Amino acid sequence: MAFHFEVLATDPSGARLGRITTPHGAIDTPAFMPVGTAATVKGQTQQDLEALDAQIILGNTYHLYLRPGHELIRRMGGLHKFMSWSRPILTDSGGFQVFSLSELRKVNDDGVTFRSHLDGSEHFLSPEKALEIEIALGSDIAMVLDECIEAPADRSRTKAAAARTLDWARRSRDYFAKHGEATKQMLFGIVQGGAHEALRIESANSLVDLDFPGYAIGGLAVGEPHPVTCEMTKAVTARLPADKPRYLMGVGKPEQIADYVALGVDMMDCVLPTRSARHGCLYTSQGRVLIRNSQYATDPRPIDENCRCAVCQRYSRAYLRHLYSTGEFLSTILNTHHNLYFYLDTMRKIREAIGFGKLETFRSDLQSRLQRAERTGGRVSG
RNA sequence: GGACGGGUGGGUGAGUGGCUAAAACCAGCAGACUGUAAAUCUGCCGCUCCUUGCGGGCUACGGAGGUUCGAAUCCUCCCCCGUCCA
Repeated sequence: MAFHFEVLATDPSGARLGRITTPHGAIDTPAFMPVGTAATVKGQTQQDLEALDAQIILGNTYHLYLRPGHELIRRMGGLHKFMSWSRPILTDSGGFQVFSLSELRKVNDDGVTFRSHLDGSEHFLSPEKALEIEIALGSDIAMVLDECIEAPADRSRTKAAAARTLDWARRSRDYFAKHGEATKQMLFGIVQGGAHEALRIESANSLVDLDFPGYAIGGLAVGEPHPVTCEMTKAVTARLPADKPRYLMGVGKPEQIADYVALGVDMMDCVLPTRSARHGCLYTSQGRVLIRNSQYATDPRPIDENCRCAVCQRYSRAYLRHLYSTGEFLSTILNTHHNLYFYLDTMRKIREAIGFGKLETFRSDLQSRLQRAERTGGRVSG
């Protein structure tokens, strides 16, 4: 069987140590998945990602459909071959663009009409169309199209979006059953329901009835407070089947990751390590380093003295600040490498902690260190 | 020696009588970023005081005077810079 998910260990906190097997290799969970929207994790080569030991990366249906086009990628042998990445890929459906391109789209029960952010041309994405694209791309994990809404949103709006998302999930499942290949791709359903617990529970229960091989929790970390994100996640994971992977979409900050893991989340992705890197924000075991700050101009130390990444083995804060200040390409490359290492390494440590049944200890250590750093000025000082 | 043109806040450079502590951009300083419309966005950026307010005081458009209720803007002289003519 091409796809397989097994839970190898559980932690008293509720965290799970697991492994997803795919035709392109295994993914150890809990996993952090670097975001590679346009068939590239910005600033990193595929060799870099392999060196970082990224086991899976994301691609985006909407972006790849617009450019270079999914048919072109199909002709080029699929997304893996096209981008020369032989490990697993998860494609997001365009559901998040329903949220982020709010001024450029219209949603109705059929699907979403977008005006391209590139040239203004109009495009229609339905659950079926999104899957047609994802099948052409050949990702290992495909996401259903969902309606991701803003926070806060009132109950009726949230209920409507969750209902539509559920309807789209059913259509997606049916389309995939007819046109997809379960030996090549896993299709994940997405729970919505905003910050309304009852709607979350209803959404989760109904989605489970559709029997997907994996479940995602969407529409969180879109502006609501972190404790709310956790409450909603907890309400949902409690109702998802234990033998299926759970993917919390779009999270999170370093200090939040272990919280989600403790709530039974197996997969997450986030643009923070890559985007923040480009913006000069570096994550460390001692808090954030805003590398453009003048205090680092003559700082000979690595970003993080406890970090074993290639950047920290070789370059000083002073040099990295210089690269950032002068707008050099290398700044993006090195900063991204470090941040991804930090996220992926944090996940490795989390997996290790779960294996020992010590996630709570790890989590409180990490959080107290990071929170102390934020209190003392939000960044590493010495 | 003469004829033009020009000297504005760290830089470039708008501004020809009040709406100008002075556009814009750059540099500088700080912050934000959560399924990527993001190598982006936001704030500060003369000094100073406080009850931090679309607050008060001071200083400021080469220099010194002058005209005016009011001057970066008009006048006089001087000093610099550029171009051209002797």
